[in-house]
Amino acid sequence: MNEKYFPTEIEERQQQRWAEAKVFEADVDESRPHFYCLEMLPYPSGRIHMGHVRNYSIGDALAAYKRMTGFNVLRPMGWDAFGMPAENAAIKNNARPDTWTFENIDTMRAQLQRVGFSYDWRREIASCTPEYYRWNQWFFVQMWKAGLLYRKNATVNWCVKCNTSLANEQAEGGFCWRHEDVPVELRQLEQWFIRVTNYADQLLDDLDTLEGGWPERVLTMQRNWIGRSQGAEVDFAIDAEISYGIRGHIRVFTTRIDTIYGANAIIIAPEHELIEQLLADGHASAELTTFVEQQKAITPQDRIAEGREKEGVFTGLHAINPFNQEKLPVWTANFVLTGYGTGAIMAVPAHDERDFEFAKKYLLPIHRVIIPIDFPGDVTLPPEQAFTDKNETCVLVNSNEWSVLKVADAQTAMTAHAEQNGFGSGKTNFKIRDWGVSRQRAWGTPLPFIHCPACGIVPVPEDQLPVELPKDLNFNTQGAPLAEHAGFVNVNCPTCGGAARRDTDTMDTFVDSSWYYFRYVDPKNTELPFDPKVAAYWTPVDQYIGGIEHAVLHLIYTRLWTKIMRDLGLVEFDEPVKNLLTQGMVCLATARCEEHDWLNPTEVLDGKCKFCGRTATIGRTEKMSKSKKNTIDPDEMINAFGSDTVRLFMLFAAPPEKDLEWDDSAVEGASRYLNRVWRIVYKWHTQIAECGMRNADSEGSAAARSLRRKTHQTIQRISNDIGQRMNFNTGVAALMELTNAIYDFDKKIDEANANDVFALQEAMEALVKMLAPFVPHIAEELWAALGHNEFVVVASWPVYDAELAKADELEIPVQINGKMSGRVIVAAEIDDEALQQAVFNDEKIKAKIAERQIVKTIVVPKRLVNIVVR
RNA sequence: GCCGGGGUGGCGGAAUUGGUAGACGCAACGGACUUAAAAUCCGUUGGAGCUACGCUCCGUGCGGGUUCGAUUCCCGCCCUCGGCACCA
Repeated sequence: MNEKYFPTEIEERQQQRWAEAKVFEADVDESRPHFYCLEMLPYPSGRIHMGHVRNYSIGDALAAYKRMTGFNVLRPMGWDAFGMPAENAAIKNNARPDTWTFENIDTMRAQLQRVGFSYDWRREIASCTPEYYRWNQWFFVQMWKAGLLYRKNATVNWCVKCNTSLANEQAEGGFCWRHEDVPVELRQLEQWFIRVTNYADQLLDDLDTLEGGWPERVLTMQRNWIGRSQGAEVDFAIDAEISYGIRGHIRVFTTRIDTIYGANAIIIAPEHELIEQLLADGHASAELTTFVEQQKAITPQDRIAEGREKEGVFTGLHAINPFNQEKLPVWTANFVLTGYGTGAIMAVPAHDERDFEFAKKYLLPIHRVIIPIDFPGDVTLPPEQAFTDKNETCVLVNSNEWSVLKVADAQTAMTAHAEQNGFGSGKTNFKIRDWGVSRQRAWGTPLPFIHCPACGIVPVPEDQLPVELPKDLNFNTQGAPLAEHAGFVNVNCPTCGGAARRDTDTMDTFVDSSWYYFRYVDPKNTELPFDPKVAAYWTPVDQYIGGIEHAVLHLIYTRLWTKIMRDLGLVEFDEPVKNLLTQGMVCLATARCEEHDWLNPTEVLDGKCKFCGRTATIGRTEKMSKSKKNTIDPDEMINAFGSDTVRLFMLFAAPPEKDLEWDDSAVEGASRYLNRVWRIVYKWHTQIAECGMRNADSEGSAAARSLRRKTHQTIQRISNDIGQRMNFNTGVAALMELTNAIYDFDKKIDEANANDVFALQEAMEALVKMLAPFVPHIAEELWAALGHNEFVVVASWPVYDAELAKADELEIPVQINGKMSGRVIVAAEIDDEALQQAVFNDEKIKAKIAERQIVKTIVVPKRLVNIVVR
């Protein structure tokens, strides 16, 4: 053992030893409990960043702890390797996206290996290889056969920068998910869609089964995104006599059928087909024509922008309320959207805020039909504001035979009534839409379909998969490179043999990441995406760790994919991830200069910009990002301090789910701590290694007993901190305390007393083992120095002895009227009565109570005594 | 507006079931060692006060409440972060 700690040297050596001994390789083993520890796979952008290091350090700590406590741990890594940046790089450098991607993968793999993460690299996958994307295609063929995949001409989100269509999830808030400053355009396009709506109910309901295992906010975000609303569709017949002879009906969607007697108008979206008809037939007023034109000119995100004034126009039509035959005017308005429900609503101003606002503006009547049961006022008068309560205490009024019913009961009864009379039915609407998976890009999985003039859409036969991407694509084109590649496009129909066209869309890259972790369990399978039997052993994932940014993207797609795989018979469960940890971001303060914009910390000298000497303003702490120049390069840190120090800092500085602010001094502190551990082990390692494994034959000195107590208390604490709570920061703190206790003991140890030396050995060995999940390299080195041949990273976790952890004396706080008033020291095994006695015998307490009258005494066994006095 | 997280020293954070608030670390200050520096080691460090080597009072965003006892539970606010939002 070297006297000094040289991190880089030992890290390299230990990584090599682990690789040679294949210690992190795991295979199916029915004799042991298994644990699947997964982190979100990176996009091979070029270099790993601190966020990756944090993410994988958390996973590494948990995986190591599980290994040491007897689990067969699956811990794979791979590459989400399709996507835009590779294509952009190809255009820019006139190179091939695969070259760029694989070079990046090589760089980043080497970086990860240098951090020493405990991956089973045999299982590595890259989604851009035909061996992988072949199964994307296989899934699409299965989904096509099952009717879960379809083509339709639809209005889709289009990003001009990506030059492709996007899914709704990728266009949240009207902006591209990759280009936050690029508003999406809407285009009409023939597209492939996955029938998410078939699974909407399950996607929502199964979230309940994830309570406890998933963060509440992720569940909330998904519930919001799926957005189920239960209600009814009701048909309002058009009164042809006063509606230019137009016949038919307007179907509205409502969640408040109980308020239908309060309806005073029907409002339809400006895009509604009736409007089209009025315009076509020349029945539209000038006012209506202008309004509709105006609305269509406004982009959807503007039309629904916050605080936008409600505007509408009467259409000239009338419809009949099927419940009371009342004739209602039909309006069109900007706040009724064509994409939700039926694109038509019944306006009930008395009980809906938007309708109320609209009715006030256009002087429509307002009829109260719901009241709280103890309503004191005149029910014939309209409310001053919309009354939207619908709880148990609300009842119907002014609603003929339905009056007096509670809201919920009325909804059931009135929906049934509508159904029986054929003018309505119960209906559930979702905000979530079918997943538009077509992309007009070339660095993605080709869709395995052929368009035949005679046979229609024909899937590529499974034995002809994969449909490989051509290697000689021209990326310097305005169009889609695949569509311009004649050799790719022109094929013969697999069914009739006639000339046909290959589909030229590629799949959304979120398809790749929807099932990648199932491929890890059986990455070389050539018959199926994975062997269901092997998957049954490893999956579902026990712990998934990644960033919050995927709360409604990847995490909803992968839940969907699991349900589809279940229905295909590949897996037998509903949810793929039992526990989810969303780790916080790695942040750093930003700095700016008027002249040079963002500055990195080394460009700020004494508060001034290095380049121009202007005052540099230190901005707020923000997520590390290249554009803000507030990044720290992991490689540089590892060169300076070693991987162990970087990991220790990240695990210690904050709990995993919180944001972590990079702090150079705290990194040095972590390094200092490891040196401190090294020094004390160095001091004793020869003596401990030489005496081998022993057991204490009798009690050692009081100091030795105290150290053993601390050792076992620490084992208990840290097992809970890592295993149950995943609070690595407090786990590290506990190890620091134990280290401090070892230093204290070092001053008092009686070297001649074998029991004292044993206490030290026990403490040091436990410490080194418990350090292994956080700082595996130094732990491995110290473990060897202490005389062990096996690897510490797979050694058995130390066993906690409750007897030894027990204190033999307790310091019991004493309160008088709940205020801290002193402490008494008593034997650990004391009963309540003796404890109380000891408190009353204490001179200080006696003096404080003095003449006062004791009302009662509360004794919390072995914890606290509180004396209530008057 | 609705939903969900937070608010504790100079800083990061701890307090696991209502029971000693501030573990552990960073920074700072004082001291030891050293020719010196680095490294290391020891000590102090929430605030105020005092008859000062011990003790008193205050203190977990604010105001109330429950309790022998509240950072923890309840009610009402404030601030903050994140998500959703003319969704019928």
